[in-house]
Amino acid sequence: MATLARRRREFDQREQLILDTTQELIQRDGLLNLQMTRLAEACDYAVGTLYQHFAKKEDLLLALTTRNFLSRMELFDRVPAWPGPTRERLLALCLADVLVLDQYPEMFRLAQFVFTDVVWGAASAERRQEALTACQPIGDVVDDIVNEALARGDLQPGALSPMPMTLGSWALTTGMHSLVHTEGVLDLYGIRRPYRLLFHHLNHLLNGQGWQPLMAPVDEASISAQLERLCRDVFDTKVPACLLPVDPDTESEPSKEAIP
Amino acid sequence: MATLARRRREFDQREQLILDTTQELIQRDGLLNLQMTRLAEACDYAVGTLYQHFAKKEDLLLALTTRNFLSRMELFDRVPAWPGPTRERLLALCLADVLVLDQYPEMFRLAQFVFTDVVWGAASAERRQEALTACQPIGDVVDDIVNEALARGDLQPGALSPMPMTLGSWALTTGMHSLVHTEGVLDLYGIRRPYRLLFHHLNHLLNGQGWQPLMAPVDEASISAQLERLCRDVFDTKVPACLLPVDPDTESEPSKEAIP
DNA sequence: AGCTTTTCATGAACCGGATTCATAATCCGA
DNA sequence: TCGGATTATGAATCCGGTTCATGAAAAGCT
Repeated sequence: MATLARRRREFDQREQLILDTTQELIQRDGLLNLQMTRLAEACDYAVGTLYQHFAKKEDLLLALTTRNFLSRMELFDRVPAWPGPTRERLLALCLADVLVLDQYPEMFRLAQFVFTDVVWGAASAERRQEALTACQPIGDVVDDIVNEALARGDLQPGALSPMPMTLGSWALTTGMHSLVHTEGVLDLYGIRRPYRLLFHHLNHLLNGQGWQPLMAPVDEASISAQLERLCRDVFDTKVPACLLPVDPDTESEPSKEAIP
Repeated sequence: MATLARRRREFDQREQLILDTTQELIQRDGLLNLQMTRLAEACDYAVGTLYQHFAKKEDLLLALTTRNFLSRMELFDRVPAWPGPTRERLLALCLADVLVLDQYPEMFRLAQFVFTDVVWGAASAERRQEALTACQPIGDVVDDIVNEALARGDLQPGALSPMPMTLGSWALTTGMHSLVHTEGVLDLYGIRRPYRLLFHHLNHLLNGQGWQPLMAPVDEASISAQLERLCRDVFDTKVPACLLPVDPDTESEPSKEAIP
C-alpha cells in the first residue's frame, strides 16, 4: 500500500506544478493568452495529462483561485493571533486583502473572472465545493472578532449578528478592489490612491457602527498612524505605496520618504 | 445626401436590433450560450452582417453593457430632479442601482464579465472609450449632490473632494452587487437580504461621515421608512422584495404583506 | 524472472464556435 | 436600363479546448 501513497503524492505534486506553471504563465502573458497546449508545453507534459487533473480549463482556473485564496489565509491567520483592539483586528483583515492583491493584481483579476457565472457555471461541482470550503475559515475569524467585540463592549449588541455586521466592511473592500481593477474608471474621476481612501471610508463606517474606540477625527494623520501600526504589528511589513497619502509633489514617482 | 442619412439611420436601427436580440438571448439562454451564429439567426441576418457592426464578440458585449448603462442613467436622472435632502439623494443613486440590477440580474453579470480584463482587454479602443464616456454624467450628478450638501451645511468641508467622498458609498454598493452575484458565498454565511443590509451599512457610513441629517438609530423601522419614502417619492415604485426586512415566518415564500 | 493485467501518459485527431472573405445581391447615379 | 460601388451572405477557415486510440510503464501473479 506504500506504493499507492507514493503514487498519490507524486500526483499531487504534479498538480501543484501545473498550478505553479499556470500562475507563471498568467503573470507573464495574461489570462487572455493562457492556452492549454502552451501550458502543457511549459509543464513538459502532454495535454492529456493536464486533463487527468482538471476536467476543464475552468476547473484549472477555479483550482488556482482556491489555492491563491488559501495562501491568502496565511495572512488572515495572523490576525486572530494579534492581541490588538477588535476594531483594528477587523481592519487588519481588510488590510491583508489589500496587501496581497496590491502585490499580485492578477490574483484579483483571476478571481473576478472565475466568479463570473460564465466560468463558475462551467466549472465542475467538486471544484466549486472546494472553493466554497476554502472560504469557510475566514467566516470563523470574523465571528470571533465580533463576538469578542461584543464581550468587551467595543460594540453594542445591536440587531445584527456577526456576519451581517461585518458585511459592510467586506462589501466596501470588495467593491474597492472591483473599482480599482475596472480599467479607466477611477482615472476618469481623478482618484489617485483608492486603497487609502478605502481606509478612510472603513473608519467612517466603523465609526457609524459605533465600533469602539472611535477614530475621531478621521484625517490623514490618523489614517497614516493606523496603517503604520497595523502593517508593522500585525504583518511585519512596511506600508505599501498604494496606502501612502497622496503627495502633491511627486506625481508619477513613488515617494521615497516614509511617513514621519 | 438624403440617401446617405437614411442609410445611416437604417444602419443604426439595425445595430439596435442586434443589441435587443443579444439582450433577449442572454436573458433566455445565459451569457454562456450566446453564439454569434445563433444570434445571427435570431436577428435574421447573416453572421457577416453582425461583423459589420461589431468587429469582435467582445465589442458586441461591451456595446450592450454601455447601452444598458445609459438606460440606467434614466433612473439616475430622476435624482437631481428630486428636491429631497442631499443625503437621501445620494442614497437614491444607490437605490437606483439596486432597483435595476435586482430586476435584471443578467445586466450585472454581463457588466461584471465585460469589465474583466479578459474581455475589456480584447475589446476595441473605440468601444472602450464609448463605455467610459457613458460613465461620465453620473460623476456630474454626484458632484452636484456633494456640492449642494456642502453649501447647505449637510456636510462639513473636510479633506475630501466630492468624488473621493462618495467613493465609499459607491464601493459599498458595487461590492454588495459582487457578493450577491458570487454564487453560494452569501448563503454560506446565512445572509438573507443582502441589499437590505446594504442600506443599513450605507446609513452607518453616511452617519460616520457626518452627513446630515443623521439617521439615529439605524434600525429596521427607520430603514423601512427610508426605503418606502425613496421608492415612492423618487422612483414612483413599490419597495421590491429584496429590500423588505427578513420575515422570520416566511422562509422561502416571498412575504405578501407590505410594511406597515 | 517471465507473463498478464491494470494504470497511465501521450499527442494527433476531433469538434465547436468565432472570424474571414470570395461571391452574389442590391443600390444608386447617369 | 446599365455599370460601377457598396453591402450582405454564408461556406470555408482558423483557432484552441477536449477526446481517445495507442502504446509504454508499473503492478500483480506464478
